[in-house]
Amino acid sequence: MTAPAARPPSRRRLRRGEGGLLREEVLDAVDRLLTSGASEATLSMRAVAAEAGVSPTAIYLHFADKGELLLAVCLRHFAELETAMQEEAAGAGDPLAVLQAYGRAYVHFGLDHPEPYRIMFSSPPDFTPASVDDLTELVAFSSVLEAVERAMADGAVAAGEPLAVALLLWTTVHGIVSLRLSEPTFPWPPLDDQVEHMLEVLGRGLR
Amino acid sequence: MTAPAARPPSRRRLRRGEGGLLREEVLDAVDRLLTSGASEATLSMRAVAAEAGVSPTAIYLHFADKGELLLAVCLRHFAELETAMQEEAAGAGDPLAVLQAYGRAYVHFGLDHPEPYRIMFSSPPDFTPASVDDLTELVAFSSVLEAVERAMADGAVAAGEPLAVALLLWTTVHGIVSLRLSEPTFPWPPLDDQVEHMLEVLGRGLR
DNA sequence: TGTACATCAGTGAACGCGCGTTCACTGATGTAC
DNA sequence: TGTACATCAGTGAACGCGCGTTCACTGATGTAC
Repeated sequence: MTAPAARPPSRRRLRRGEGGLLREEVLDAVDRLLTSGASEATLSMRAVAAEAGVSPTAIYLHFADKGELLLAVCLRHFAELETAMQEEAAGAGDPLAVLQAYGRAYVHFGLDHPEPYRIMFSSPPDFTPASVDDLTELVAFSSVLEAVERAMADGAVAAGEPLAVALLLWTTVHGIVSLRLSEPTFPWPPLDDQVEHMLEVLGRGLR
Repeated sequence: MTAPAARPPSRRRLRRGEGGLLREEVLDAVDRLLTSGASEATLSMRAVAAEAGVSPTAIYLHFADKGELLLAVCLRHFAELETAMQEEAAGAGDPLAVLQAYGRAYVHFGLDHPEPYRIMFSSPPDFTPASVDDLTELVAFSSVLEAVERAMADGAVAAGEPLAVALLLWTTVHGIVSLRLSEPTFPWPPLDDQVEHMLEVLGRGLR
């Protein structure tokens, strides 16, 4: 539905040595399509090429196939999620406040970028399994893990298995985002109420 | 990948007046395909027809289009989820135990039926918005809501907004299922440990 | 009891489409001499 | 300073495929008379 009409390649070609820049332009084009309503299912190589002002063939100069392109899209957004979490936590004082900031940032990131979020957490794609999980995702996750450890040292969270607590936090915020994305017609309460209630209950349960 | 080789329609035709039975046979065929590894993306009308031993055209005798077929698949599995939850809660004594049983049943249902679960909670399909949400899904959800109200009357859960608590429970179990389905390579702890830890923390936080 | 006929439960071929990907190519541009 | 040339950054047409859906049809079967 959202696939733009085939558009004649309109972009000026890059100068010699600058070809690598197209890679970023292609990823930008994907972002634009996802922002304007395309989903993983309707995101075709042809649509991406048209949005980038380039022939479909040109994408293959930088990505071996569609799976590699989607992997790059994932990596990019995982990095953005990590950045958003760190920014939100920047002013936080104690480790518990850091964890709460992470949670708020995560939920807002997911709901502000629904299609990227869906791609990040869609069914296991053809990615080489080691790539997304082990490299990037764990960067964000290990921030959470460290903050949990500090909160335990602090006494704000009862001593125990930090991994279990970090997982509980991750699954909870993911649950909020994922359900809201997949059931948009459900009569959801205001987002911030829901998030604060969750933080309150988890905070009490973990103390 | 899993699409079976085109198979000559092999099934005997139903007798006059029994045509409606094909509808259930088609839904059974979908289940078989989903169980044997097909995903929403690879679930084609042709594959379903072949699995049912029927020509693709025959499906249109009972479903207006693919969206209607997928909606029927959803409704069927929402009903099964509800049944599984009630069965698990059958022996439970107090309302808190009922809620815990619901949670365990939900998580196991999702992980035992990954592809149906993905379809049930995939991006909003072309369903008429009112159908899934308002009719069926809310049946399971309102069971949870009622149990929360009883648990509050009981004192097992602190008085408050039952809807908020029910949503917290739903998002949490959904988070566990959804993340495990989308990140199968993550080093997850044993499922039951994770679920019991979650029940414990939520139980304490809600008391 | 026999028969004409409407209906039901399908079939088979074809439609147009968009997709990922490949292949042979082109023309501008920087560089070596 | 001029020029031949390798390389780089692409293009355009075509491939084969599977898809959802439609159309005209067929043959068995129950029913009315």
